[in-house]
Amino acid sequence: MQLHKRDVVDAATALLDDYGIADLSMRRLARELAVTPGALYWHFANKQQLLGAVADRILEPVHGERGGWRARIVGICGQLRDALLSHTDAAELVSASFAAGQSEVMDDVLTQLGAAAAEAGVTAANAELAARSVVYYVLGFTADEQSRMQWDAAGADVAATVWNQNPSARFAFGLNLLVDGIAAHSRADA
Amino acid sequence: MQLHKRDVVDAATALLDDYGIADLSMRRLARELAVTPGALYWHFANKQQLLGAVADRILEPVHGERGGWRARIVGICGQLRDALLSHTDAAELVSASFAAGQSEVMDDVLTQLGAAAAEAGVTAANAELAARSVVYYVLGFTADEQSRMQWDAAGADVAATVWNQNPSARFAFGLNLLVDGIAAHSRADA
DNA sequence: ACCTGAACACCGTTCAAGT
DNA sequence: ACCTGAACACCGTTCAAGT
Repeated sequence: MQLHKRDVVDAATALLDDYGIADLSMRRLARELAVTPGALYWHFANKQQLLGAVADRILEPVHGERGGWRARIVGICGQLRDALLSHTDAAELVSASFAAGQSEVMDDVLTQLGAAAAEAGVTAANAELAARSVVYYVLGFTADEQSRMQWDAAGADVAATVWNQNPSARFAFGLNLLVDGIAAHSRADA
Repeated sequence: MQLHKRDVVDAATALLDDYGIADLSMRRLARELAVTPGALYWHFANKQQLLGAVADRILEPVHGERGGWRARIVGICGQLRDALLSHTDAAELVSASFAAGQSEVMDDVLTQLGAAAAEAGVTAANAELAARSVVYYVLGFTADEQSRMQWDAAGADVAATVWNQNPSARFAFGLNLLVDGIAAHSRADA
């Protein structure tokens, strides 16, 4: 039967979850789908575009949140982190897709964070910057967290003491640094 | 004549500057040095370790700064950004080496940022986190900035308006968000 | 100690040709 | 429209064997 984009992205996500990003190759994916590598290039222009589609699949559960600007920022960042932690190497994959401009969902996230920053009182020109800073933090923190998880899932409990205690609290602390910074740069605080 | 680690790292850096990270392969590097690929594996355990050495070569100009905690954070981050902007794809390369734990200089940077945060009044447990947040920001921002520079050096002046004006000021704004956040989380402000 | 030769097990991408 | 076959131009890594 015919190969659809959705099937390709689903198989790619399964490959990611089971073997990690290093084994997510076009050839391996084609083998899994029982097609020739060239077949994938009928549906996707290149690997980067396919990975972008996988990124957006992973980020499907990320939606906006209601409430004040603080709650909206903290909420969407929490959803983002949760989605990333649900798939092997997802933080790395989404970081790459975001940098390459291949993730529509990340663009949405950026827009929402920017709106929240604007509501906090940051000028329009700086609101996008504030939003980007938050995204850099979430992706950096989560990629770090995830690589450590995989490291000591592989049996190495070296100096894990500091990192293993309350990763969510640690995540919140760094995020609050930015939120407080945004609040400091504004007049109307909610 | 004999191949030394320094020669290998120098050649790798030249390759990076001239052709970018995508063309920095073990085989290409060996060809440039007029040796067999296997020769490189006498000097370096693997590619990751070699890239870590290149990262630390790029970061050589990054040293500490004197002054209050704010000046020390802003200073070292500025040096970091300057070093990264001096070599093609350096932000991407250093990010990867940092994530892989292969850059000693980045560990030093982390230590110095942590000390500055502690001096700002952040608790010892949170100081390292604050330091990491700053590093995530600098690497994220600069990787973004650098990829855009290369994009529109290649002739695409699409919506460059917002990004091209005062990248240094934009960098400072986001960094200040974090610095202000750190100040908000402390008692003694310098 | 340091390097070569040669192999192993892969990659992403293209494109004429088939159905 | 959708896919195969086959090629092109590569990868990182290992390791016996040479000097």
